[in-house]
Amino acid sequence: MSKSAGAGAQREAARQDAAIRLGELENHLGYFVRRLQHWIFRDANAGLATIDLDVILYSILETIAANPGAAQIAVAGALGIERARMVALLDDLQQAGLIVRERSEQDRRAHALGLTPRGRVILKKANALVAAHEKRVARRLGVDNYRRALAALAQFETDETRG
Amino acid sequence: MSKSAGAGAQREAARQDAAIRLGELENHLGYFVRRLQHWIFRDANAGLATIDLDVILYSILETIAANPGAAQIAVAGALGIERARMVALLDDLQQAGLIVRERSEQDRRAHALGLTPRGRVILKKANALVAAHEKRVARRLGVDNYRRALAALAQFETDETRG
DNA sequence: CAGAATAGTTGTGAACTGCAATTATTGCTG
DNA sequence: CAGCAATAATTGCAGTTCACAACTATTCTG
Repeated sequence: MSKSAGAGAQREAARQDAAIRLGELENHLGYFVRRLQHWIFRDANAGLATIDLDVILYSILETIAANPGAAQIAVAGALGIERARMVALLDDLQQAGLIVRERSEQDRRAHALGLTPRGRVILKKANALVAAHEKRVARRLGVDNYRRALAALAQFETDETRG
Repeated sequence: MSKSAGAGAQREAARQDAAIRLGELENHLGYFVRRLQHWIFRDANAGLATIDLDVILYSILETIAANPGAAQIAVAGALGIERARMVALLDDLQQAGLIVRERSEQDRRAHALGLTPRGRVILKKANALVAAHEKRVARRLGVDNYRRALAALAQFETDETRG
């Protein structure tokens, strides 16, 4: 769609044919967030597919690396993943030999999560792929917009993150 | 909505203990976009539920209103909805008496979409609810961050957008 | 100690995704 | 101008995700 509403209607040249107006959606952050997220996930997943990961599995690995010994529910909370769904995701990572689940000493209900050596290697590769993806996002969005967006959105606190 | 008010104190205490680090995710726009989108959809849907809509149906209504006579595929493209999925969504809206599907005069393969009078009434209510939601987003994110985020993300062009 | 709360797990129904196939219609091209 | 490719809408399907509810084992609290 092109932006043909009153405020900022430039960059029109691209879309000649079925130019669709957005109406009120122009003023709704959720609309743009959804569009951007859609693109980001496709692009990031395409990159990570080369090492048999996706953004969800990657973000789990990275969170475990940053919080060795964390329980499943803590990782799930940080990433907005349902704890029930986390089980199968961790099964995958464990079966791939990237993480270990050990019973926690302090709380024998909980699992202490950790990376295997192989997990660390894969995570390093993943971070390189994701960094390349991030550059594509920045180029696509414009470097200034990218920085502004990251700064603004990082301020957001979900219900889970606010203490 | 999200957290039941009942079990407050212990939960928040436990949550503070489990301060989880994000590692590299701190630098990844996709992480924050996903978190924000999750919250936005929950909040917006909760508002729209009072008139039996959700954000998807609302955005379809708004797009039709801004583009009377548009074909299904045009609306689907603007909103990032698969055209196959659009069928059932429009079925719902039609059954609720909010839209009409007429065969297009110019192209008899296509449907010309339009709002019914009832559709216009509901859309007006929806826009009020969504505006209230938008204010909640702005307050949650901080008004300055909200404006910056909206300005930055509105620049993004999807693959469909660019010719 | 009894009862409530919590971590992990399993299961379920509904919804969404991406894809393939079908029909009716249109547009292109040789 | 006839045939063939492309397109709009629709149907159907397999795999995934989602939000819940229920269950076990363990821990915390009064």
